[in-house]
Amino acid sequence: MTLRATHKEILLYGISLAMLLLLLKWLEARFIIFNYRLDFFIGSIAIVFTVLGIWLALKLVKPKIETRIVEKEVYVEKKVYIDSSAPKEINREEIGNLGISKRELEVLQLMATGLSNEEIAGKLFVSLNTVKTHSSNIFMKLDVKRRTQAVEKAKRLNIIS
Amino acid sequence: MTLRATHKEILLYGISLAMLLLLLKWLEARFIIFNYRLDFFIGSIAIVFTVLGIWLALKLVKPKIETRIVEKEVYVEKKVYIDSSAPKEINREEIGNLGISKRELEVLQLMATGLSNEEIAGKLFVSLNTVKTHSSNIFMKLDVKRRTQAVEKAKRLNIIS
DNA sequence: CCTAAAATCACCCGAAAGTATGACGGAAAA
DNA sequence: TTTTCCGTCATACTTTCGGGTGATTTTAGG
Repeated sequence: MTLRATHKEILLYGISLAMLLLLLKWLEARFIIFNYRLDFFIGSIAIVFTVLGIWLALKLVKPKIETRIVEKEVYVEKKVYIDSSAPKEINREEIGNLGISKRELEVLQLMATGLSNEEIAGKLFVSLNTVKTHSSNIFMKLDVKRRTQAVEKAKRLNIIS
Repeated sequence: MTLRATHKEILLYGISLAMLLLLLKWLEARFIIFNYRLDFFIGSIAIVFTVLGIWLALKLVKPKIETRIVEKEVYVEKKVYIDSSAPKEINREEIGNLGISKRELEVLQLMATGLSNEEIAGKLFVSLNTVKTHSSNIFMKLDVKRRTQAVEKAKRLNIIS
């Protein structure tokens, strides 16, 4: 809650105050109220200044804003250019259908980079025989006979990048 | 802007007012201030009640809830398919740079489809040994060791489709 | 806890791939 | 005309790949 001391408001308050004091002086000079209605007079002063204070506060206090942000969704067309020769998303469904496991997919991926079984074995920290087993299973599941075919088909089916 | 008349606040204000009036009575009974400092006394009352008014206002003003509608951009992907059935052009310059001959390119192309050397030989009506020679030359020129690498690199360099 | 799938490894054997080298004819360039 | 490159083929050899079979260990799920 911040107070914003607007020049206009402060000036207005000062003038009101001054005028009230002036009125007071005049009344004092007249000796009208002081004699028998001092309580009432003081009370009036209190009420007037209370109201003045309230007014001042409401004027000066920056509205306490509880911003409730309602997100309104504005649909903006975003054109996505798809180049089928460019990377498509990997077809996880197809992988599932073919029953290719994580490890087999790794082997297949490395195979696609042109690595030999031995190099793949080195990269995956397993024996050459293990890689052979994996690749054999891959060939079975992809229904191909050679690694080159496997890679070609895998890329065609988007199961590797 | 609504005023929320909390019981507690109103009670507090009433009590303050009552106590002030009581103080006033007491002072009146004492005849201390009224004789020579009436202006000052009235001024104090004014200030006190102004402050009281301000406090009251701040307490009572219900925070203004401002519902701000923020437009949130939601991008709706509009897929624009690029005709890539005629994909990237084959990089003939690169083929020239690498010194790959027509025949070698044919072999490379067939190799990329996953054919074995024997199958390639059958397709091109040449002997297996010829295909081997070609592929060996291809590997040299592409600076690779295996057919899978050759295919990978060839596709990367756009020298085959 | 138990079971099924996944991952690991091993051995054998044949097939395919790749290396090295050489040869020969034809076409194009120097 | 000679040289060079291309395409063809061959032999011999090594390496890698892939199939078949079997086994053990991990991992994850019911």
